[in-house]
Amino acid sequence: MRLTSPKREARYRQLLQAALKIFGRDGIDGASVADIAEAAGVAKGSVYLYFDSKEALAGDLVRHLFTFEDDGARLSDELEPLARILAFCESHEKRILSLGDDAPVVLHMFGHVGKKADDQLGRGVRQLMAESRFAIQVLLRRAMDKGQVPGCDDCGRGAAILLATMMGTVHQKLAMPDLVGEGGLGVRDAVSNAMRGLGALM
Amino acid sequence: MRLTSPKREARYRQLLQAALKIFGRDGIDGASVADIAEAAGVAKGSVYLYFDSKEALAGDLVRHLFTFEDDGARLSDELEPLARILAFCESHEKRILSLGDDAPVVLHMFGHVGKKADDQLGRGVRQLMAESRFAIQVLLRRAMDKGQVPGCDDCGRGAAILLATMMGTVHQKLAMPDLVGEGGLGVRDAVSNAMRGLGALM
DNA sequence: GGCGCATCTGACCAACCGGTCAATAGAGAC
DNA sequence: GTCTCTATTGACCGGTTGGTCAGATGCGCC
Repeated sequence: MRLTSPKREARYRQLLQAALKIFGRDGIDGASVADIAEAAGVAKGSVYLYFDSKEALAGDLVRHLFTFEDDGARLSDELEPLARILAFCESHEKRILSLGDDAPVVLHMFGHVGKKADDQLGRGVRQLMAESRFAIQVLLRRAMDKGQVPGCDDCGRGAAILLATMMGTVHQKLAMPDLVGEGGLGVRDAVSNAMRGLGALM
Repeated sequence: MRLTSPKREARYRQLLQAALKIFGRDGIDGASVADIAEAAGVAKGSVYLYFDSKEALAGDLVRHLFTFEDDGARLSDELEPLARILAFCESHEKRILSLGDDAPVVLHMFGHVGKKADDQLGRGVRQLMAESRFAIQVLLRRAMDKGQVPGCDDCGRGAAILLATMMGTVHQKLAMPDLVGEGGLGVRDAVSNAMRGLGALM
């Protein structure tokens, strides 16, 4: 059938969006498949035509949320390495915050990282974090080779610091938006601050 | 009855410890009261003699885990303000990591911080974070008055950065212990790095 | 022993869960 | 219209949950 593929994809995205809302509201364990189906406007049984299980749905969602599909620019050579790290962090922040009221789902997902080691969702999140750290590490090394980070001789550790700063800041904005002032604490501020600490000449 | 009070307290702590283990393993929504009771060596019904509900149990646990009862030294004047901030962060890290295999419960709890606004557990976590930020802010201001942080003119923002760094680093250590090298990325390293960024003369 | 009382128990309950599947609806071909 | 095949449904299932409560248990006291 010709209509099948586009139709299926539309339903698939429809379900992902509904899952985003319900997972964000109730958590992943707390959410019920029935609620997700209702939010998507389909019957509960239909969910299982697109996903093997609730956990698989969550896994697909995390991949969908954190795939940096539009970040080609990040890897281009238009920007200096350090500026690219900042752009990467800002892009991450923007994508998360653009979820608006559904953003807390991210907290639930990261909260899952730590459960049973063979947990599908946890493995997915952990892999994404590892990839992010590696991307930052590569950029940091290039910056180091250019002499832009004189105080930093361990790019792995530096990348870990920057990633932790980025994650912590986004987490803070999601969980406690009223903790910081009006404009709020931007990820760019926090990460570039950490870069200054690394010895960057910015 | 004279025995009541100490006995009750012992049971109470016994249940908190069991909850820590089970919540850490299964998450808060995922954990069952029966499992917690079994881990504590009591019948399920007994849990409700000490806590109104599972959520209340989680709330008490979060208060128990994050109450800085032994941090009196932090507020003494034996250390310089900036050193005290570092001591505070290290104390937090130590307390969390000392939970060992049960530590992931912390992630689950932070993951809860986005649920319904009137969620008891979420409010508790948020309040604790706000208190921590305030404590750091006060110390930062003192350091600023002493001229130790010349580049920092907004203590609230500075405290938010330091807190986010601390939280992000602890989170990273809990969720992805293999992401950083052998010794790992310490909270002291990350926070003092952020302080250097703030302009501290350390 | 026996009384009084706080503590504890575990069978029980209604509600809900993730997941299944026989039945139904609907779209395109002719 | 009608035949075919796929997409969709929602009643249904076994299992589990948080929470209750009537009764058992144990301890201090007389």
